[in-house]
Amino acid sequence: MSAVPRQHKVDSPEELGRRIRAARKAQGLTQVDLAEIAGVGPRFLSELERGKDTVRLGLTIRIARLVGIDLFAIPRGSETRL
Amino acid sequence: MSAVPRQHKVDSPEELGRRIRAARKAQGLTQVDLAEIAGVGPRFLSELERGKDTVRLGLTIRIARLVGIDLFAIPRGSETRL
DNA sequence: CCTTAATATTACCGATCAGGAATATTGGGA
DNA sequence: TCCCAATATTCCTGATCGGTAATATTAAGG
Repeated sequence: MSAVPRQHKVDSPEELGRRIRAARKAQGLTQVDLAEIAGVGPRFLSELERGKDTVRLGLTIRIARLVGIDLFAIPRGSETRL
Repeated sequence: MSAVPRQHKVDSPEELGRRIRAARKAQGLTQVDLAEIAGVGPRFLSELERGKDTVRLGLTIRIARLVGIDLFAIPRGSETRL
């Protein structure tokens, strides 16, 4: 048994939005639920999940964490070689 | 010889800002240089690197990529077990 | 020290965010 | 199909973004 890490490169707001939506649903949360928990408006969540590229970074990171997504910065070229 | 992957968890704009600044310098670029290349104002770069949490997501991702930083979304709990 | 490039700060401004609330639209189930 | 919850869209508004340009501050060498 081996679990491959689900690492998704995020190179656009769209991509991140998709991930966040999937994660939220996996938690069984509705946009309105999550909005209340996170203290943001439902409109913001809707836009975030659809990949609006001008959403605020801080809010985005908070939402991501809330739905169980951690973000990682990986310098390109730092190949994993153990 | 073994290269450990430089994976930096990013859970705040400050953290990401620090990474971006380090990466920019590693490229030998000045804020003004990078600003021109990226087509943004120097002010934005300054604020981004200092962790302003309301910077725009799209611009942030673009800048990160330009300095050689890829962002990854990893669902918490997806332990890497091969 | 002293100088000078690099970075930060401020002011001004047009553009746009994000909240709230109401309404439309969509999409899955039964 | 029908229906109802979920999501999207629109309007209004105060707050704030980010560009530009000018000025201050910082940092590293020489």
